[in-house]
Formats: sequence, structure tokens, C-alpha cells
Amino acid sequence: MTKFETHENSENPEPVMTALQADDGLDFPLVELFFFAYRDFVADADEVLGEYGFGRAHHRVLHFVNRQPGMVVAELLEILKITKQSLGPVLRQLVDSGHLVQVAGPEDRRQRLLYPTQKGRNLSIKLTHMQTRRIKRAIEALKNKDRESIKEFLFAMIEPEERDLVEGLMEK
Amino acid sequence: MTKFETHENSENPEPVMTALQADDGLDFPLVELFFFAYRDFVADADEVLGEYGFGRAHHRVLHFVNRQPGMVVAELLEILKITKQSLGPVLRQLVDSGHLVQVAGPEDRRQRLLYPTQKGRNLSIKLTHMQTRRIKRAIEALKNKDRESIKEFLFAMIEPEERDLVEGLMEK
DNA sequence: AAATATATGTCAACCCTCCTTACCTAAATT
DNA sequence: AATTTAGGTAAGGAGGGTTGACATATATTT
Repeated sequence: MTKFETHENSENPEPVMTALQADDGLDFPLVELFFFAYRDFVADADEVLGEYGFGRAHHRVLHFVNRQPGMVVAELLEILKITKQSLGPVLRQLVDSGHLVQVAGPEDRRQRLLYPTQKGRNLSIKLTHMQTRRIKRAIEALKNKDRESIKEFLFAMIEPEERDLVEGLMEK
Repeated sequence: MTKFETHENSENPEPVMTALQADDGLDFPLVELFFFAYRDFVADADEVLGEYGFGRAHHRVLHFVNRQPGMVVAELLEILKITKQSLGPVLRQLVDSGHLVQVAGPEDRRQRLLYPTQKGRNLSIKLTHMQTRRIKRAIEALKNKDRESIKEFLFAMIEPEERDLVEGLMEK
């Protein structure tokens, strides 16, 4: 390594002056657009949730319980990939605020089946509706208005091993 | 309101038994796919960042400084929409670890111009490359392989008032 | 030259959401 | 009767944010 090869020297503390440019291996437009698109996708819901003192954790719980009423706590933990200690406070707040109810399992009374109340159902619909509206408008802005391609793309972005699980959640 | 109209009563604490279904106003497939797609999009980078004891805050700072070397602290704060108190520790860690350097502004010596080192450049390339690979494969999986439609879609998902700012960041 | 404004840094205190470890109860299973 | 399982809860910590207050160096204005 000579002083003429410093561009490859990771120990060199000198500033790199050139901007990082797009090339074959670096698709900045799509990487950055995906980041900003998601930021705004969740921003709508965040605002409404804030009015209830809720965060994204509440949103996810509310969503999946509405999608699969009667879900048990263990199933929810698996979908969300969090621990029951993390879920605890979130679940309690949603129950205390009257958005969810817990019902002892009819077969196995150790289980706590999770259901939305009408209030929880209404909030979930409101949140999903806002997100749907943004997506709908984005697709209508496309030249070809091809919703299927967007679906294919998003599905293909998911880790292959996770795709079956996601399909299982969605096909209900 | 009679007891036969409880389905519209938000005060009713009874569980709602039916699953929330897709309809005109609720596009569950796309809402859920977008959530899972983003989760896995960031997971790749999270793993590498973890090896350095870094989080997503470090990733964002590293990314934008590499995209616009010589950026001043105030510009970075505006892009990230965080406070300088939040940025402080993140910036210090990136400087201490040799990924970024700060240079006094040539005109205005109060300013601290932010530059990546070669080490910081290499890490930024590595992270962007992983995310690009996932996107590239997802587009190749499309029937029509139409990258432009995906770009249009993601751009249209961004809040209209933010689009100029995002375009400004990207066109460099 | 003095006063003020600006760019940045730092300290303290706080919130949220997630984590791990550990322990508890109730109910089901062996 | 002993063990396992479903769920709850408490303690402590990390990460990434927040606000308020104050310090320093440098530029700008008066």
C-alpha cells in the first residue's frame, strides 16, 4: 500500500469528498423512495393513534385481532415477534380503553381469546381505510394502474421463508 | 337506539366475532404486504449495523452524509426531522468509530461539515447494496419487470408536500 | 468595539417500545 | 400428585426519541 492507493485504505481518516452515486449495485432512487413512502404510509395512522395515546404497537395488535377475532395471545406473539412482556402493557391499554376484550377459551380455559369490541372494530376500520386511500391514489397515479404488479413486487420483497406465513394471514 | 341496533353502538363492550374482511375501502392485501415488505427491507441492514453497535439512526445519518458529503449539521437535522440533542450521540459514535469526520466550514467556521471516511463510505455502500439486491430481485420476479411503475408508485405514496424535498435529495 | 444572532454542542430529565430474567397463578395433562 | 402449558407481572436495561437550559465559538449588526 502506497500513498497513491489511499482510496482503498479503510484506516485512512481523510474525508471522502465525492457524493455516493447510483450505479449497477446501488439503486438509490428505489431505496430512498421506499424509505420515504413507508414513512408517510404510517404517518396517517400515527396521527390518529396519538389521539388515543396509542403507538404502532397498539396499531398492530388491533389490526391482527380484528383480522382474526378469537386469536389467542400466543398466536399474536408469534405474528408480531415480540415477547409477552412487551405485549402486556399494550394489551392492557387496549382492553382498558374498551377496544379489545379477552374471553376465556371455551375448551381450554387457560387461554385468553382476543376479540375487538365495536369500538375497536371502528378504529381498526378507520386506520386501514386511511392507508387504503393512500395506496389507492398511488395506484391511480400509475400510467398503467397495474395493482397486480405492485402486489407482486411487495410480496417478492418479503423474505422467502416468511412468505407462507404472510399468505396465511392474508387469505382470510 | 334499541337492543336490536347494537352493531352500531360503540359503547357496547361485547366482542365482535366476525373477521374484518377486505372490501372497497379496505385493501388488506396491499396494506399488509407493504408492512411486511418494509419490515424485511430494513432487516438486512439492521443485522450488519448490529455488528457495529449501530441502529437505524446511524444508518440514516451515514446514508445522507454519503449522498451529500460536506452537508452541515443543520441540513441533516432538517432531512431527518429530529433534534440536535437526538443527533448528538449518534454523530459522536460515528465520528469516534471512524466512519465520519467533521471539518470546520471554510467560509463560516462555526459550521461543521460532515464527510464520510473511506470506512464510512464502504459501510454505506455495503448497506445500500444489500437493499438494492432485494429490490432488484423483487423487480426481476415481476411478470412485466417494470421498474418504472414501482418508482411511480412509491413516489405517489409520499405526501405531496414532501415530494419536492425528496426529489431534491434524489437527483444528485 | 460592543451587542446580538447563529451554528453547534452538551447536560439533565423524561417517554416509549422493545428486550431479558425471573417468578406467579390457573388450568390441563401425564 | 407431579409436571407442563397459557398467560400475567415485576425489575432492570437498551435504544432512540423528546424538551429545556445553558455553553462556546464565530459572524453579523449596530
